[in-house]
Amino acid sequence: MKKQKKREDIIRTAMELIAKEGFHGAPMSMIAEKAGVGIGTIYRYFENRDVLIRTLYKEKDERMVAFLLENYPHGQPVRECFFHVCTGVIDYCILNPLDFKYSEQFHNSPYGVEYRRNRLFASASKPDIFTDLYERGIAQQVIRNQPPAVFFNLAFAPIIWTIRDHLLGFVDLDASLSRKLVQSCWDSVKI
Amino acid sequence: MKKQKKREDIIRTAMELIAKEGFHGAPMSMIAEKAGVGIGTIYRYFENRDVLIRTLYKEKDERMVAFLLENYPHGQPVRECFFHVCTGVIDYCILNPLDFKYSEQFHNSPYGVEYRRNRLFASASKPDIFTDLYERGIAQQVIRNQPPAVFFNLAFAPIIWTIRDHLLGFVDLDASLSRKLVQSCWDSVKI
DNA sequence: TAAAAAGGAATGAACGTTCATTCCTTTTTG
DNA sequence: CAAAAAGGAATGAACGTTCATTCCTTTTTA
Repeated sequence: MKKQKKREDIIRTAMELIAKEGFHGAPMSMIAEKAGVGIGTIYRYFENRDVLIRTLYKEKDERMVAFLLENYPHGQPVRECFFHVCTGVIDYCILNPLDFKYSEQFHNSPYGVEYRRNRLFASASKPDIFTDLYERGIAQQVIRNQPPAVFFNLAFAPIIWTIRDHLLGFVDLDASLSRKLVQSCWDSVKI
Repeated sequence: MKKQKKREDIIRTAMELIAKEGFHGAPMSMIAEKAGVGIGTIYRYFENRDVLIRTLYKEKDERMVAFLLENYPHGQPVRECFFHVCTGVIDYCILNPLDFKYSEQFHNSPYGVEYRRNRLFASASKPDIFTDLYERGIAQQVIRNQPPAVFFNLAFAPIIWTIRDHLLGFVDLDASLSRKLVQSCWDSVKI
């Protein structure tokens, strides 16, 4: 019990610090201090800094996927699923800004390149809702025939950038704008 | 003459190193070594590392804007200008991968946030081809009425992400795919 | 030859990681 | 049951590195 508590403290603090200050604004010493543990303690739970950073991402990913699977419209047309996933991503990120900001830090670093490479080239192994969307869309000829990476970029890049701008206070991404934005993304991938 | 030569050497080497290895893979000592100058020499041309990094970005930006203004279809419909700018960005980045990669490093760092904030709050002062595109599109009712940031994100985020994937070897962004991609982006912003 | 430019060793701050030690809980002993 | 021993989690000072920047010497220029 106590053991899990310390691990949680470290995870939460590291997440928050890296989300707010970036990888280089979150040295191990500061994570330890803010989490109220000794520096050495972090190394009892995580082999090294890399492992901590990857663990943080994995746990965030699991939380988001779980959120997206709530009320997932299984069996419905690709279009419904696309809207569910896109608005789900927006809602999750706005509800969990630290998760989003951490994600940005992660993807805009060598970790992100490695992650994308693994996803694209070792994709056959792990089926996920994003790939499923693409494959069904292509099979049913409701989305344009473009490489998967291009589909993902058209579908999600504007959304991710707009969430970023929302969290920076540059745009007010409310429910109304969210709908319009997802509609625009759909218009760019649909036949 | 000689003086400009050394400055150019430093600029080019720093650009290349940071583009390839990131900010943290490009210490001043390595820039100096690869540029064939002493460490101290860099500080004769640039007050400090920050100034060097910002100068690199500014010079890249000027080169790209100059490229986009070549054969710019002044007086043509918004749609033509949109296509010119979008394909121009793709062409420039693929022709100058180091400029693109450097740009990515810059934007995905605290420099990028500062840059975007300045653009948003001091936007009225500097007219540019991107803003012009948005304002004419809205005025003529050929693009959807959304905040400028959302327009830019829909128009450019998928393009930037796809250029990134192309340079990483994940996608082959040839002339054909480029056309399709820009068309998709246009479909997401047009009325 | 005086002034300007170039050079790179030296500096000190910051970092991730290690490890000898402390501290607390659990188990064993008498 | 009380006391002693063992076990192992937690700690943070210390280490070795890396880096931006400074400072003083050497070289080039005019």
